[in-house]
Amino acid sequence: MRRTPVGRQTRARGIPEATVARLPLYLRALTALSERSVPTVSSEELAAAAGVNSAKLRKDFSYLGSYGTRGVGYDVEYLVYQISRELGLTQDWPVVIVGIGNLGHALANYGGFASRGFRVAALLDADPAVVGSSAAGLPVRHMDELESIVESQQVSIGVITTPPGAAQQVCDRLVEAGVTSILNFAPTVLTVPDGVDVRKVDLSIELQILAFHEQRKAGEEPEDEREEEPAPSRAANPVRAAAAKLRRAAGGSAKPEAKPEKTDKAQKSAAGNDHERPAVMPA
Amino acid sequence: MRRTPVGRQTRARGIPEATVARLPLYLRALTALSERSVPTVSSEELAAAAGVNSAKLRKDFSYLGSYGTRGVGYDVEYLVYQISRELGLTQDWPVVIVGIGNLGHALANYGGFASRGFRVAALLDADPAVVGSSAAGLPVRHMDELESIVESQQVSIGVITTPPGAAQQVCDRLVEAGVTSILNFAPTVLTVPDGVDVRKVDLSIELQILAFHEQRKAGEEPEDEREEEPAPSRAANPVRAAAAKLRRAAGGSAKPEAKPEKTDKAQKSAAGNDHERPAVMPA
DNA sequence: ATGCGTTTGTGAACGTGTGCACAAAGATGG
DNA sequence: CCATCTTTGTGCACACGTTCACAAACGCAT
Repeated sequence: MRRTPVGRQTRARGIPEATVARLPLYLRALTALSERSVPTVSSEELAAAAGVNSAKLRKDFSYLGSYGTRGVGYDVEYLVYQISRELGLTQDWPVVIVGIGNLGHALANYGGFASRGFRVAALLDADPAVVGSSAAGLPVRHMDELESIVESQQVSIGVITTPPGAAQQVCDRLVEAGVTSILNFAPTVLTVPDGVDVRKVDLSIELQILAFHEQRKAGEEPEDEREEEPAPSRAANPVRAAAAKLRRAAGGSAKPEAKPEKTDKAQKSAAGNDHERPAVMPA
Repeated sequence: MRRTPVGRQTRARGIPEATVARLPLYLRALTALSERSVPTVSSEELAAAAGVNSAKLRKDFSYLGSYGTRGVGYDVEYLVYQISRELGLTQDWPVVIVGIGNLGHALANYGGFASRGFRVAALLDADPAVVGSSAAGLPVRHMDELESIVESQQVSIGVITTPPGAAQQVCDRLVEAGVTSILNFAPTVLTVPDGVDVRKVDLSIELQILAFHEQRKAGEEPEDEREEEPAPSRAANPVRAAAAKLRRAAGGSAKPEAKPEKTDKAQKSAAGNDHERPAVMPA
């Protein structure tokens, strides 16, 4: 586990996670500027290009000891180099992709892959029907070669694009073989030992989050947002009652209503739902 | 725009964003339990299945006025329904996918798509070579049909899987047609008017974040981290000097034509005016 | 040198998210 | 009906992230 040394700061090497997640964004914007031979850029301009706010950008850069020039801005080439180095992109990162279905195929062909130090070391699949075919000019090899490939090519990053059922198994094998960073596209929660990083990309989750906001928009649209608008959840009273019954029924005992208190509770909860503060009523 | 009504709470229906992002996770775990006919589940068990901590899960549920039963846990079916409703998954969400390259193809075939209320209304592409072919049993139609499809099918969610150069343009057209939620797979910062949500999925960024941590692992491996190691920000004095030199060199000898003043002005107007990207390749 | 305009770097305030720990609420058994 | 056991719901404290706002630093002109 990670104990915070003294509460002073976990820093030392500590660039905040949120900042790390934005560095690639800055890098992309800077690379574009570099290709246009723009020599320097201000925090304001770069922030606009990266879609963030300039104060945040300056603070981010301050973490990596970045040095701009006051009154001028940042040297584009210098920053490109610094960020690349900080992100570890100055070295080569061989990557294995496991599961060459539609998505694996797409990733293998993805241009941005190779462009920044990432090199596809191998494409792997367990299906004999796929093994032997090729994608993006690379042969698809059998899972059994995983261990030898990881070892011989010093692969430390693995990408999982298998069906969800196989993901944990593949993950275990990757970890066992020595992979310590995993990018998971399968809609599964992966369990890994300490020291192994997992990041997940989940299309379904992203869509559901969009749907949530979309629904909210649709609900608020009719009138200006006062605060007492009829939220869709309001219509849930009957549903809740039904659910309470369901719960009781599922509980095993088929007795209709042993205690009036239950009904009371259901009503209270339903009524209190709108601002959900009713829970604790100190006697 | 957004004034906090009374300062009492921005809430009303305010579920924290972090919570919203976890709801799909809970939903997935609950669905799995439901399929196994598990009637109830404790916060501890469900949290483990979803890969979060139980206190967090309970707090999350408390926001949606969820009701478990103390001493028992949560009714699985009830929660599945409640979360689905909260996320807006009880209704149908037609989706258009624009850009049927490798990735668009993969998404069209993605099973998790249709499973939860999301329905592919149309596949669109601008390339005549692709239009007319089919993916996942659906015909690929031409971009020109976008507007009519969005309107006739009431599409409010669009997925962009085009090359980066076309993304903003496609985005603008989607928004213009009436789409208010966009899932962007192109490595570009999209600019949209207020009221339109954009979420991005960026493989390249994810990999770079992994590389960062991987590099750190490799760097820290030799010995445990004391805290007095030479932090880059502190040790940066020499670096700063070097950078200043570099900067000067770049301004002077390496790029003879570069006049600080002039370039500064040019770049200011350029960056200030346009948001159009001159077809830079993905980084 | 000195002063002026510009832009960085950061202290401080604020907002959001997380995790602990415990009282309250319900189930269950005697 | 009471005691006990389990598990939820949440107050509180803390960590993390964001934004503001401003002094310090720098280039440049005079």
